[in-house]
Amino acid sequence: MTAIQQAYNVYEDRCPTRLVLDRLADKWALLILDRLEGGPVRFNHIRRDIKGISQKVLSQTLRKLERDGLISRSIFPTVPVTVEYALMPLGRTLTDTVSALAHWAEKNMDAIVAAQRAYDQTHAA
Amino acid sequence: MTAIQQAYNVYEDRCPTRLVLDRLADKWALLILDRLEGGPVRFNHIRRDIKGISQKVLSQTLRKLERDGLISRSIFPTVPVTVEYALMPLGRTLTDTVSALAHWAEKNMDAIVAAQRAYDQTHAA
DNA sequence: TCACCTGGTTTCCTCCTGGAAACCGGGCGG
DNA sequence: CCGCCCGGTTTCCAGGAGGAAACCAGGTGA
Repeated sequence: MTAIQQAYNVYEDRCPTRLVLDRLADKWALLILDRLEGGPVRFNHIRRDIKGISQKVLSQTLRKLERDGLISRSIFPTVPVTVEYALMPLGRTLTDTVSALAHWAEKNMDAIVAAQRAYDQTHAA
Repeated sequence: MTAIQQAYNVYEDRCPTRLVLDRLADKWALLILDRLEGGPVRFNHIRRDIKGISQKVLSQTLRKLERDGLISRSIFPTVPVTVEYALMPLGRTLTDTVSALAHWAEKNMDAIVAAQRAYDQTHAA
């Protein structure tokens, strides 16, 4: 029995923890959270940095994260208008784990690719 | 600049780390990895435990994880046949982080739900 | 007046995910 | 011979995610 099951059962359908986990299991959200770790960033800056994300998806994901209380959205009446996104305290408690996950991916990338190659060879048609 | 960017740039398109992150950003994969932490488990056992997962998706996800070298698949010629899935060493290095993520979700679930409610009220139509 | 900046929203359309349910094969048990 | 167990695969299908691109608003400068 894992630590999680002691209190709730994540494996249960409709468990609220699952909903949270669903939201976290989103590559764009993870990348954005990681990107915000260094301080507030503006919309188009994120968009330029995270290659391949569309305007729509960035906007949607940011709003989800804001709704969850993980990030804040601040509007400055500069010209042109500036909108800054920043980690909220709640979000900051999460980035350690997110970073760890990204870190793990970076560190074990080679092993995974090697495993995939080995698998593909032995399971070839 | 975050730790990740020092070596690779996860934000770059086609970065291999992104592919790994994509795979990890999958609620079913995370749940399965968490479920396997306690030791080897059989196919139908996982299926029964993780409520709501379909046979197809479970099968697909397990094969992906196996291909990535994260879990192993062992067949025992019992009657009826027994198939056990277990964490590989590589997968075990990951479960700490996955558990942390699941833990975080459990711990901060209430805060998130509260944030959502507050957001929905202030942004109501 | 027109163009252009930011920071979006909306529309359209396509592809992929994932659910439901049927089917399968080996190996017994009755 | 039929049925049932496990551990899948296959088929069909509906819904949603997400990309591309157009549109929009407020404000400024030429």
